Amino acid sequence: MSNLPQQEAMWGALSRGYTRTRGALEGALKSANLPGLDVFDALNVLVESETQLTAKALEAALLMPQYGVSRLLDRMEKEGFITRVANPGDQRSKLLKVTKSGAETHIRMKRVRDASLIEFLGSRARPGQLMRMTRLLGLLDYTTDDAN
Amino acid sequence: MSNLPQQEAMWGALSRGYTRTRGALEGALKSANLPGLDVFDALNVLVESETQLTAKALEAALLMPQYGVSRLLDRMEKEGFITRVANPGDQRSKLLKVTKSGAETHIRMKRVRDASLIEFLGSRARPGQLMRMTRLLGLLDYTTDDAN
DNA sequence: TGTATGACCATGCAACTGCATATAGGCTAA
DNA sequence: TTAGCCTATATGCAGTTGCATGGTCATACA
Repeated sequence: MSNLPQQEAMWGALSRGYTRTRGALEGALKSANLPGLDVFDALNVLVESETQLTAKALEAALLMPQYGVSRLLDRMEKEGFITRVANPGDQRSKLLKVTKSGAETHIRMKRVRDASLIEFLGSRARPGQLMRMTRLLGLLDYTTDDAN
Repeated sequence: MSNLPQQEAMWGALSRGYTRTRGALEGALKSANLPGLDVFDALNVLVESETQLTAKALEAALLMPQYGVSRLLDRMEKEGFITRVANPGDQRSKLLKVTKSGAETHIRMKRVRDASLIEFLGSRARPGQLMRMTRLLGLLDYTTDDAN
């Protein structure tokens, strides 16, 4: 007994739910002439972190491939949102520093994204449902430890 | 009272859950030297449909932008998976026909994807949890009818 | 301490995506 | 019928992504 039908249905719902939600947020940012969600997520992680992070740390936090992070940071640096400064503890990596402009952009993006989230999710799910979804989706986020 | 914290948590969990699951499926297909999930999804819709579909219909089914579908079909046609034949009822569009090779590829892809789905989801969620997730995620899939 | 091995990051190239726009057929009303 | 408008699809261009690989520093250990 394999549950495949239920698994297929779940994957379909997950995919559609993700696409719809992401579309709403991206659309809101675009309409406001702001950078995309990837930039927001990176800024958000960097701003919220206590310590100075490296690209490697972002990789884990954003669930993004190494080259993806590298180039996202390239763009963000070019836009003046971050700088990469020497890492005293390890010369292979750089520490990521959010600039003043980056911090300001983060604030503006957060306002737009939050409003969009509230509108989209608020009109579709009640608080209890959100909590249950969060808990259930958390099940998917554990890697059955594949040495990698 | 805005529930923003719960909404943010939910969006984070959704995003991570989607990325992880998608990664598992894409990885499995790639390892098997098969086309990507986008090709599979398109083939799956076409094969499963009773009637001959147009690109426009795929657009809705796959939640993909118009130009995305157009180019996905270009690639699939070039690979010999589909053909676009004249639509008697409307000369603006073509009807999409899955070739023999396309149907065979679909079968092989389905085997790999299904195995991957069973392994990934089976080890993370029990049937009841899958059902609850599916139902809850369905809440996100309704467009509050924005004329579009 | 020299060398093998691995970790962290950058990048050339080909493929793919988003955006804006173009093309062509269909539909409606005067 | 025909002008005006809508629908279905394609595409040029710039920007982004994936893959494979290369460069640099860190670390273990013989």
